[in-house]
Amino acid sequence: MGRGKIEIKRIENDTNRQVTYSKRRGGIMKKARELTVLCDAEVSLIMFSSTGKFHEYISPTTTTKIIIDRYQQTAGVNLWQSHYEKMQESLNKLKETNNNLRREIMQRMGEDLDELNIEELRGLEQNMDYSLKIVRDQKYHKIQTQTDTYKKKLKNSEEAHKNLLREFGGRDEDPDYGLMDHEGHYESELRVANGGSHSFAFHLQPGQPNLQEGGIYGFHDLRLA
Amino acid sequence: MGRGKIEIKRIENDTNRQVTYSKRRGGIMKKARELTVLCDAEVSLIMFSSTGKFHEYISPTTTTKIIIDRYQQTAGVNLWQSHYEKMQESLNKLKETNNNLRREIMQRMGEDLDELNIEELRGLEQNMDYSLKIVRDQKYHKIQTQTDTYKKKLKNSEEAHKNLLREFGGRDEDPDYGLMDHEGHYESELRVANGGSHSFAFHLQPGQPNLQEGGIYGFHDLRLA
DNA sequence: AGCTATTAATAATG
DNA sequence: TCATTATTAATAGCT
Repeated sequence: MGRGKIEIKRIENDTNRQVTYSKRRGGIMKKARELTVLCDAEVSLIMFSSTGKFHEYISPTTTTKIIIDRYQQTAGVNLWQSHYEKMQESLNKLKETNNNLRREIMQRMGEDLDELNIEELRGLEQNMDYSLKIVRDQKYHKIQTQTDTYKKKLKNSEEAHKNLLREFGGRDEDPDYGLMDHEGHYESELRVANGGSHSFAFHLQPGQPNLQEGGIYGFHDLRLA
Repeated sequence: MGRGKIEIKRIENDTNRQVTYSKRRGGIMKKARELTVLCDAEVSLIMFSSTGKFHEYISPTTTTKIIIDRYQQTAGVNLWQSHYEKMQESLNKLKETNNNLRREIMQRMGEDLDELNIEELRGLEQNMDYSLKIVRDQKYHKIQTQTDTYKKKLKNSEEAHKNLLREFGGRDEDPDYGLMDHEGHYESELRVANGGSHSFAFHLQPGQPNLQEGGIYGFHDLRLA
């Protein structure tokens, strides 16, 4: 379709090659456009010239991303699998660790014990027994510390009060005021503080996993080998 | 270029459209091939017909992945950024959950209790106390079950032995043989079974995270905005 | 970039 | 679906 027939092989003359690229690029783009319209097709055409110049055609009804996604689906390949493999692997490892941690907590809460044999049950019991002692000690220690702090504060307050009274020159004198036992106050305060129905720290309801385990990834095209 | 000129608009007749798609697909593929050879270009052509049929041409000097990567570089887009972001988000969520679970276990093992206030400590203590009872009960229950099974087996074995002796016609008669108390055997067996230094179930060493937390991803080309 | 002789693609048809 | 062919469309070589 020119002044003469040409052989389909690389055009060695640089200028000629560039010119032909330009002309034929236009032609193939027109063809792509026509295919899109005439046949209701979706076409992605990406071209790089020998000098690295980039041109593309994409059917106006779609996007390159959509075409590529669809291409991967249909052709059964995953172009960026390698990019994601490590991540996917980490994700799976994390999920597994997660499940293990979850199971351990469950067992430490007295759930799912059926899968443990006697030896494991015994180990768990001993561990929990030991840990409970630590927690109990820690609680008492904290209570003690808080009580001490409270007493100290109280003492300071009493001092301040006494000084105040002294400054006011002995009016309304009552030698015992400020020396009564305030322990009772502390006890009742503590009781209020603990009276709530709060569970502690991080909440994990047996049988109510608070993490969605699957279906987080809506990726249809992240098939791993 | 046919028996008559046609208007470039959607061909409504299904069959005609399919036929034209087929012919023109061949034509544009030939053009792509020729462009590749004549002009030393790199071409990626992906087509989906209106019925969803897929066809592609890719210059033999390259691959679709390479073209797409190059396309992204040149066009300055990142087609799978959103996928990457979603995955990263999931990863972070999992990590956080993981840390929470880890912390809870630590606390249930008597570590990191400083960050708990009295109320939480008290909740933890109560929870552990209650759970410990369950574990203990379960242990006893399992031991009981195993003991029963063992006894039953023993009984059967004794029966078999007695029958055997009876068959041999009273030689070496000993009316008490096979009726001695075998409980002792069980006890010693249990002691051996529990004597190991195994921890139970899933192992979690305080201060020794068994998961690599960062630096796993060597992606240089997953640029995020 | 244009032009146009010539080849190539293809629409209609069998 | 396949082959034929009249006709249009693309383009190679030239300016």
